[in-house]
Amino acid sequence: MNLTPIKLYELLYEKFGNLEWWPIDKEYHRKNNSDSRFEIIVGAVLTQNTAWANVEKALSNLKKKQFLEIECINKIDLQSLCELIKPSGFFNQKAKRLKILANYFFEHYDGNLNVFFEKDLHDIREELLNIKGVGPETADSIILYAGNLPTFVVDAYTKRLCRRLPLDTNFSYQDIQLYFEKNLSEQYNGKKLVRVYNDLHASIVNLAKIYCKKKPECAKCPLLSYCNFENKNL
DNA sequence: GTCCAGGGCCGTT
DNA sequence: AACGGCCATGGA
Repeated sequence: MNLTPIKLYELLYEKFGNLEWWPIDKEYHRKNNSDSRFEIIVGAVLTQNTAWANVEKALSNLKKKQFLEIECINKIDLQSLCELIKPSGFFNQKAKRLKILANYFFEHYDGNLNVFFEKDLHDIREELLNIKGVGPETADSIILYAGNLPTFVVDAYTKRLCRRLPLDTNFSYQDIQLYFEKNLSEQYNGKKLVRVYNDLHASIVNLAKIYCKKKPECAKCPLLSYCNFENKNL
């Protein structure tokens, strides 16, 4: 029994519902203000290969000192920033990456992210990928969660599911992203499509954390009847 | 003590 | 193009 991204979305939606995922105050972000967008960007960098619980500590440190703004990150010295984001790990490189980002938006957009996200989606992605420290997943997370624009985020969990579930895709970032976007955009569009990308990515993370772990717990998995992981013995 | 988490860069092949 | 080493903390 084969699966498609549309079917996967429907199954996981049934299980997890509306997640509206990014862990930030929803009302705050719904206003699409530049500060809430930047908070998401900072989180996207800090969570690179890092558990979210550790990221929260770092974000909380920044927030306490009211340093969670473009201008502040741009001005703060590297050592102090390292100290504040220490709990998120890889703090030396992440501090540099945050300063590069803050400086970029400060110089090119006068610190106003609303202007940045009004550009063409492909231009936005190109620009982000040209910033050192921003790879494909970080760029797409920023576009989807900070920009509320339709881009499907592929992460380690998504790749794992694509290996285990009968989905018709290769395992490279590009292939998976194109496959999901092509299929899902046949069914949904506009703001609904953004919601679907958001919820599906969130649902995949949920599923992978609870059931489809490295050492999977298939017995209670909601996708068990669709999965051929055990037969494939991957 | 060991494993691993919502990656990306850089150098080598 | 693809792969391996590296970066670092905190919770399970």
